[in-house]
Amino acid sequence: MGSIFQQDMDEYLPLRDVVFKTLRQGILTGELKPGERLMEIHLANKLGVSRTPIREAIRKLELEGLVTMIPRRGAEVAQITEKSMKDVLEVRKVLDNLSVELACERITEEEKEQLQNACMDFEDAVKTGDFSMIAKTDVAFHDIIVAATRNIRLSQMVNNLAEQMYRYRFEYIKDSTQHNRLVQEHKEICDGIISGDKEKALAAIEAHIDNQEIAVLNQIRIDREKRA
Amino acid sequence: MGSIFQQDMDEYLPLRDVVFKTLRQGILTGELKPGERLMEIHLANKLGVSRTPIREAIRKLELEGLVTMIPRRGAEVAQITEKSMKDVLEVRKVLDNLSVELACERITEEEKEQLQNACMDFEDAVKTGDFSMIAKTDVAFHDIIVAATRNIRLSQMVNNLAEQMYRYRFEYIKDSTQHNRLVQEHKEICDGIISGDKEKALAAIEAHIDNQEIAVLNQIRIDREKRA
DNA sequence: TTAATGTATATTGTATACAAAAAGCAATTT
DNA sequence: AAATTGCTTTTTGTATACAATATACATTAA
Repeated sequence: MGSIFQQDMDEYLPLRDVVFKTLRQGILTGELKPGERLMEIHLANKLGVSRTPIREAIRKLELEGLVTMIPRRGAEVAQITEKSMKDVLEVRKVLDNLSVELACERITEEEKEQLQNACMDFEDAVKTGDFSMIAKTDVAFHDIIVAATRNIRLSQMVNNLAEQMYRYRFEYIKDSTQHNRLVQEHKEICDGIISGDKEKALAAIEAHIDNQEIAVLNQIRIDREKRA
Repeated sequence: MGSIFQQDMDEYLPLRDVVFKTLRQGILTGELKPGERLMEIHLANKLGVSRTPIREAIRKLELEGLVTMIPRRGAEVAQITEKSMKDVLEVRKVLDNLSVELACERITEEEKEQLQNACMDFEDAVKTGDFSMIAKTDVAFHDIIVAATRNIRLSQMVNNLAEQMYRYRFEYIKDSTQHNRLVQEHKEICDGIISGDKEKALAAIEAHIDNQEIAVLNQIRIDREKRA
C-alpha cells in the first residue's frame, strides 16, 4: 500500500529546484547563450511561475558559476573564455585523478558490474550514433566512478566542473572521428578500476581529460573566429 | 573628484549578500550551531529585513554546503560529522597541493613581498596571542597563496573547503601549544614558494594540512563525547 | 552632427500577502 | 497509559505589490 502517495512525495520538488534544473539545462545545451540576459519577468512568464522561484534558482546558478550577476542589472549567462576553461581543466585534472584513485580503492563488486555495463552501454550508444544517447551513457559511466569514491563532496565538485564543459560537449560528441578513441579510453579506465590497477586507470583518465581539453579549447577558438 | 560617489557605489551590496555574509559568519563562528533551524521570519526580524533576502541568502548557503534544506520544513545549519570532515580534507589535500604548486610557478615579485609580510604578520599575531588577530593573519597568508595561482575557480574552491574547517578553527587556534609549530610551518611554506622550491613548499603544506586534520578530527571526537 | 538632458519605460530589489503544508497540542478513544 | 483524531499555530512556498535604479529614447543646445 501507499505506493502512489510515496511516489507523489518523492516527486515533490519546490518550484525553485524545477526552475534551477530547467535553467541549468538550458545553459548547458546552449539554448541560453553566453552573455544572454536572464530577465525575471520574462522567464517567469515563460515557465508559468512567479518571480520568486526564478530569483532563488538564479542565486544557486550564481554560486555554480553558470550565471554572472551584475548588481541592479540582473543575471546573465556566464561567458566561457579560454582562460575560464583552462582554469576549470587545471582543477579537473587533479580531482579526476583523485576520483579514479579513490574509486580503485573503494569500489564494490556490485559497482564493478555496473561500471562494466555502463562501459558497454556507451559502446553501444556510439555504435548507434545517437548523440543524446552517447551523452547520456557517458555521464552515467562517469557517475558510477565518482559515486565509488564514497566522497559526496568530491562527487559534487567533479560534477560541477564536468558540467562547465558540457556546454561544449555536443560539438565534441558530434565529431565521430573521435568515437573509437573515446570508447577505447573508457574501456581502459574501466579495466584499470576493476582490476585495481591504479596506474593504468590514472594514465587512462589523464589521456581522456587531455583529449577533452584539446577538443574544448579548439572549439572555443573556432567559436571566436566565427564571431570575428 | 567623485570619490564619495565612487565609494558609495563600491559599498552597495544587495541585502541578500549582506545576509549571506552575516549568516555564513554566524555559522563559521559557531554562533549558529549545527542542527539549529534557520527560520525565515525570525531571521528577518532579527536582521531587520524581509523574508526575501533571507531566502535568497539561504539558497546560496545551501550550495556552499553550510546549510541543509528539508523540503517544506526549511533550512538548518549543516551538521559536521567526522565523515563529512574527512571528505573535505581528502579533497583539500590535493587542491592545496595544486595551489602551492601553481603559486610556485606563477607568483610575482610583488606577491612574494606580500607573502613575506603576511608571514611576519602572522608571527607577530601569534606573539601577541590575540586569537582573532591570529585567525585574520592566517587567512590573509593563505589568501595570498591562492591568489598567486592565477586560477579564480581554484581559489573559490579552496576557500570554500577551508571555510568548512573554520568552524573548528577557534578551538585549534586557542591551543597555544601548537602556535610555534604553526609559525614554523608557515615559514617553510613561505620560503618554499618564494625560492621556487616546489618540493619544500609541498612537503610543508602537506604537513600543515595533516596537522589540521588531526586537530579537527580530535575536536570532533571531543564534541561528540561532550554530547554523550 | 554630437553631446547633454530630461522623461518614459523596463528591470531589479525589497516587502508583503496569501495558500499549503507541517508541527504541536489537547481532547477523545481504546 | 498509549494511540488517534481534529484543531490551532507556525512555518514554508509562491505570488504579487511597491520602491529604487538603470536603460532607452527623444528632445534640445552647442
